[in-house]
Amino acid sequence: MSEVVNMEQTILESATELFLKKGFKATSTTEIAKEAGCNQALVHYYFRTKDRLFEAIFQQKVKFFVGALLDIGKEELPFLEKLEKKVISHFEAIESNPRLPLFFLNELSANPNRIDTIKQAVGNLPQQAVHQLEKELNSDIEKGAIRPVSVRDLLMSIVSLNIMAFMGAPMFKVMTGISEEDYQKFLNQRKMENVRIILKSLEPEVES
Amino acid sequence: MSEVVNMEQTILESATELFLKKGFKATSTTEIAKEAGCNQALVHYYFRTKDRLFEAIFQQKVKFFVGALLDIGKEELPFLEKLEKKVISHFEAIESNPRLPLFFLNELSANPNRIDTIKQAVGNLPQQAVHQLEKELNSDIEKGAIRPVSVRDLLMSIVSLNIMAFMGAPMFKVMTGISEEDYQKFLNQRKMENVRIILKSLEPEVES
DNA sequence: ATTATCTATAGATCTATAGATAATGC
DNA sequence: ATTATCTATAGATCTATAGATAATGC
Repeated sequence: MSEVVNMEQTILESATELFLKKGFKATSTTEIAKEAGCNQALVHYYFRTKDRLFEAIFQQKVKFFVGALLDIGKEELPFLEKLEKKVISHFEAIESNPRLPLFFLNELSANPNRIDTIKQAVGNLPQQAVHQLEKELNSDIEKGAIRPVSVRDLLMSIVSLNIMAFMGAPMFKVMTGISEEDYQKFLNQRKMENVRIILKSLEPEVES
Repeated sequence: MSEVVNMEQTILESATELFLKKGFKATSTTEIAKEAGCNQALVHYYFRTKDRLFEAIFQQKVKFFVGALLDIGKEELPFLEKLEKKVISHFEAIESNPRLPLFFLNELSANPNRIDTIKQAVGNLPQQAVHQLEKELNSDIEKGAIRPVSVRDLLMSIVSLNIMAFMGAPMFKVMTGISEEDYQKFLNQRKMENVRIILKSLEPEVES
């Protein structure tokens, strides 16, 4: 009856959960072992050092996350429709991994040389994707369909709105006194609100 | 010649710097003492425990930050102009303390019961300010001057755009490959871009 | 035989405190 | 006398490894 478990895998999962919740420094290998249901030495048997274990997880999560963001629908759609889809899929990627953004920002801030890990993990995939987006954006700007805006500003806006909807929850709850239940309702409509904000921000300026 | 320094104050400042940079867990009292130029025991002489020291700093920073955000210009201005000023002053408050948002989010995530510390520090000041904003917002909505939007969405948008401009820097640099120098230029114009996005997001829907 | 798991422990922190000494205020 | 500062140290982690034992694969 009892599941035959792969302990190496179990340790990896426990570590992932704990690192995401408490960060690298605040998580001990003893704790990871306890969570996984094995001895602390076994964590080192499989992963040698706490740092290697962390790096493995960090890199995997970076790949996953960047992949999700750059997964551009290949469909041939008008730019604004494609953009709407992108905002939505970005939002949903974070929704299913709400701890990831804080995890990245935090570990990067605590240990800036992990940037190299990231760069190595993602290569120049992001730059390419940004470039592609830029082309389409500029094309629509020339047509006068949308106001002049840099691809950087546009990306920053999308990422900001989507990420903070999840990452900012604790702060936001304190500031507005909103309940957990109401916050869930808020999130349910926030995705389309973000789409609306982004699209409206691109409308050409009204003549004054 | 040599400055007569208040060691208690120096310790507090060193601790603030280190806690902001590395977080609670990753900062040791030994490190704080070294940075302050005194013995490790002295840190405990003045603040008893590491946790009390942290709490003192955390609470002070919360008060400062919330104060800066709620410092509503008392001037009697049209709503949209007031809003523009608010976005700008919020942006600048973060600009002069770019590490604070990540610090808050992070410590709240690592130790959720610090929410009580915050609640105690700020009282119901935020709720009041939100309520005031809501009244003015709804008034303009009724006039048809701006599209229907909840005060929660509006606040979330402002906070998201402003905070992420600073907090998201490392992530953003990796994704776009932008240099530190170019990122500074980007930030210089981002403040007004955020104002633009917020104001445009409030424009009434165009007839379709 | 090889691989997985455990026990035990060395060595490095780290926090907090006790108790000694130095500096300061009356 | 009181307050500020230091030295020394106890006790609690925590990481990593050595070496023993148990489980598995041929």
